[in-house]
Amino acid sequence: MRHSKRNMPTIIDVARRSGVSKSTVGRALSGGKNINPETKEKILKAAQELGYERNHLAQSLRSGRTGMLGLVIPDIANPFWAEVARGAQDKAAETGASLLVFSSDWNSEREASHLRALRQARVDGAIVNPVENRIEDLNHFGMPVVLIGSSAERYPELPSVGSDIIQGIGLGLDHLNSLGHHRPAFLLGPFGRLARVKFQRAVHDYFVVRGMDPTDLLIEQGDYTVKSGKAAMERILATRPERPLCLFAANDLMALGALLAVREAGLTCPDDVSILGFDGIPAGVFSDPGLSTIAKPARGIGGQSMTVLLDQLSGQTVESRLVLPCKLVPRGTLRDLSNTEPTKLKATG
Amino acid sequence: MRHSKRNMPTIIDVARRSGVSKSTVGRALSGGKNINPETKEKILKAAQELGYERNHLAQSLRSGRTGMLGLVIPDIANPFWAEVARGAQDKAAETGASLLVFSSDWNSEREASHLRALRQARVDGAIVNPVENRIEDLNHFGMPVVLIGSSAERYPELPSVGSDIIQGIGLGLDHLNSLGHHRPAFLLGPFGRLARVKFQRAVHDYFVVRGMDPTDLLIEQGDYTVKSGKAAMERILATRPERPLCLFAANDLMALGALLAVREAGLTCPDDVSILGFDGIPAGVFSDPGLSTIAKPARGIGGQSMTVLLDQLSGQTVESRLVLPCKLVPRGTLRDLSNTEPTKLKATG
DNA sequence: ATGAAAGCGCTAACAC
DNA sequence: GTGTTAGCGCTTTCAT
Repeated sequence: MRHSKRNMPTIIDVARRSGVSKSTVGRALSGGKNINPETKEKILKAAQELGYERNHLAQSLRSGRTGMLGLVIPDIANPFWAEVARGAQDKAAETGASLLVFSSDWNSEREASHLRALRQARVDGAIVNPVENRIEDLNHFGMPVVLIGSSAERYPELPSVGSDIIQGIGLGLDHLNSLGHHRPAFLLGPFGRLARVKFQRAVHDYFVVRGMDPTDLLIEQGDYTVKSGKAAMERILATRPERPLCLFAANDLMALGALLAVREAGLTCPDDVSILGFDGIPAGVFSDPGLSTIAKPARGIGGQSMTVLLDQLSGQTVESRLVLPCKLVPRGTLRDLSNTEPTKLKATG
Repeated sequence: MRHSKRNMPTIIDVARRSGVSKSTVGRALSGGKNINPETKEKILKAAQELGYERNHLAQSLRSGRTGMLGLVIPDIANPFWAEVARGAQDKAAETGASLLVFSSDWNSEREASHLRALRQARVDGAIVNPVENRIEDLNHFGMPVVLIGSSAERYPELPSVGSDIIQGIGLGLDHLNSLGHHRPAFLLGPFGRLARVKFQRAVHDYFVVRGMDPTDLLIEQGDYTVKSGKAAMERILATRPERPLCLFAANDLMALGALLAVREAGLTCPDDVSILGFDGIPAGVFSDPGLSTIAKPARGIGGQSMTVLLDQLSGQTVESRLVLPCKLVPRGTLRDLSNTEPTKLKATG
């Protein structure tokens, strides 16, 4: 039975075919009570035969809930965000909800336009990673919302889910210390961005708390791309003659870029320079050596934020901020200096 | 002005505030003709002040078009498919349409459930990469659809967009030949899958057309994962003593896995074994050496399929099948044997 | 247990 | 140019 989309059967057709009224069909289809099992079966059969498919629009218009949720992230083609999206999507699917995904490209205009689209679609709620450098105050998104990512701090009254980058940085620094890298160089994101400020402050605090000198650390800047990471490492290599060297990058893409630069300079990782990344993207396995990194729980962030959103929608009071722990993923880019004289190279890896 | 989602202003509110009727407001908002510029401005102002936001549900219910489109792909967290999604999303955004993205995980039940959701949401159309091993005949999706990927062949009457893998394979084989790799080993996907059959046939035809012997080629099998690629290479290494060796993998993930195996076996790529991938995923840059591969136009597939879908929706007759060319991306995993004695190793890379 | 009627917010005819 | 009148397909009272 082929029907053009414009003439899909409605409950009225089902009602006619099963000889009952509209409302009875409605009852049968919503699986409610107050219905004779026989009538119900008859109706279901008729619906089946007609190829009836519930019109979600009408249902939503009447009931006020669409069963649609929104997700606004910077870039769906970015492996980290793709994982987040997947986590959110899976959780949404569990409850039968559909997810509208938008990429903002870190652009506040695009973000605003996507939020408007979500509002017009009357989604029940949304998860958004807010663009950092926006002008207007978007404290009211016009719908229930859960924030993800570091800029969630800007909206303290809204529920949010993120990774514990302070803990992650601690994990990284502890690990580096244990391997004998006490004063790594840092490769951070663009100046002024909240994520960078947080990273830098966490490092500073780590040093202070441990009675180490937090000043004069080597800090380079990138923009989270492979290219910028490579460029930064080239700069470091050109100005810092001491070997071995160690770099702690604020994301994996830059770390991988740095690794590329090391290779091109004719040096070896981890013998000459050690590199630690941050994110845990899958591509970290493929480099040679594999990238040691601090992994953020990407899929977990997506899943948990969806859980929080759904809880919020079902009227539960939700914890305002959820912070998920990062995990150390040691692979091959870190050299162990701990039982080696500074001047000698270790014999074995 | 904060309003709970349930009490958002409607055109009636706007009408009241601007002292006109419902329909006039409708006209003003739809930017149509037949409206006094002054009235229009007055209405727009009122809408603005009220924080009015058009209810897409009602609009869609009435007009029969939702402005929503669907995309069903195997896995949004897979870099290749994420690129496809991005391409489709960008193109959709250009026309103001929203995209519902679903991951089927190559599972026909999940696919069916997603298609049902799309039908119920009354999306105007969908782009789908159909799961291969399904039982039922889904020749009618219940909505305008554009197919992507190799299994599109099963539905010859439906429009489709894909990459020209035959041309891509030719590109790869030409390149390998030019480098002196005349009989590479092949690492293909699971037996029985259409993609594999096509690949194998393309290779066979390539050999036959050039008067080369297409029989007794070494063919290994994987399931498109890194792990399976690694295992396959381990098998090859264990059974085939001759070096140098060359492998042409049906996707990049398996190629990268094979590279891992080569490294673990204490061999060197490309000196001992050459590897050519297929897909063009970003992670190919990070391996050492960088993965030489045949790149599929992922984003282009997404964008073009969306274009075809939109054309179809606007009533244009569309070309039934669009095949986009692949591109050779030479990086470092292929050794040049062309001017080298088979028994000697080249001195320089 | 079932039916009738009244909308949800909008657009599309048709009047004026 | 503007207002009136019907619905789109469903859920929700409220009767019966």
